[in-house]
Amino acid sequence: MPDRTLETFFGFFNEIGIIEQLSRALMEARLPDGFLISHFSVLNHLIRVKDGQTPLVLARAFQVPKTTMTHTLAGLEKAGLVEMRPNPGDKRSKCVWITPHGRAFRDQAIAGLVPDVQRLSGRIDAQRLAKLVPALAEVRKVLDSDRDGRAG
Amino acid sequence: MPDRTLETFFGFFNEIGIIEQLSRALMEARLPDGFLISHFSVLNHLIRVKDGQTPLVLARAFQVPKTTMTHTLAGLEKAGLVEMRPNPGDKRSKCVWITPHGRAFRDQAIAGLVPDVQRLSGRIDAQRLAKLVPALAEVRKVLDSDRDGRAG
DNA sequence: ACTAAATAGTGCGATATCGAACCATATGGA
DNA sequence: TCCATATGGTTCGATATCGCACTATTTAGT
Repeated sequence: MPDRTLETFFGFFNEIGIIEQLSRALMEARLPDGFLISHFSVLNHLIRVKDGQTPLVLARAFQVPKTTMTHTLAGLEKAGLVEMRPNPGDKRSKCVWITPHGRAFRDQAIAGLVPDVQRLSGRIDAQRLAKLVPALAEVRKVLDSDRDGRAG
Repeated sequence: MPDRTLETFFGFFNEIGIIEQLSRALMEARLPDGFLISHFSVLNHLIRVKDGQTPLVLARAFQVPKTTMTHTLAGLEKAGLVEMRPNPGDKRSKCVWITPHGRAFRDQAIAGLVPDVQRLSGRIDAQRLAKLVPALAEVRKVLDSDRDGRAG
């Protein structure tokens, strides 16, 4: 391994970490009090992919421990944004359905971000950002499969 | 704002978020039990930049609330990795110094990551990664100054 | 010099994340 | 069928993050 490789990886992940932190703070500042990205992400996923999935499937999709997903879903359910129903095919399991209130919440959250994105798009060229995404997606895929390899 | 801009920003930050999560898990798996990236990052900063800085300066450098930094530093101090001394120029304040033990800890942490980086560098070209870093740094700077503008 | 406002750090409470242990149910092999 | 093992989900305990409020000190305005 060349000398600079370690530094390159460190520098890359460092930038990633900072951007993640700043973007999360930006988003969470727009969400109603007490709601976090974790909540929004689940709602968004239930709409963009599909709802009716089990908590475990969601936990895997977001790469979080199942206990974390239990907790996140409990918060969403308490707020009436999702509904938990028994899984007809497995009595141990449940299915997560988004409610109309949940859909509205997600749509409003996105609407609330529009001014931020507008402001930022004046200083960050969206085209340039778009060009980064495929490379980032590749890195993400490698990390993901690497994790599978390590974890079993 | 063109139609796709919102989706582009969302997609970008989504990839960032996933990579951050995966890389954090990867790193933390190599740190001794009970230590997190937050601990490592502070030690690394104290060495790479300089030590003797105040907790508040560190909190700003890492974009975390000062209470979070207090907590992180308390953990590091308890483990003997940093030392807190009074700030000679301000009786309200303190200076954070890394200890020899702290330096050793940081060096060992980096050494422990070498196998991971070696394995990953077989699947992620470091040169290509390096080319992404300047663009990411620009995004980071914009987000950072945007935050300053919003927060004062 | 005196006082009001700002600043550095901490204590506390609320919530998030996550691993270990646990219960209920499902699955696979004898 | 019966039992060992695996799986889905929750509970519990430990620690992290972070906002609010507080103390001590500093700074700025008069």
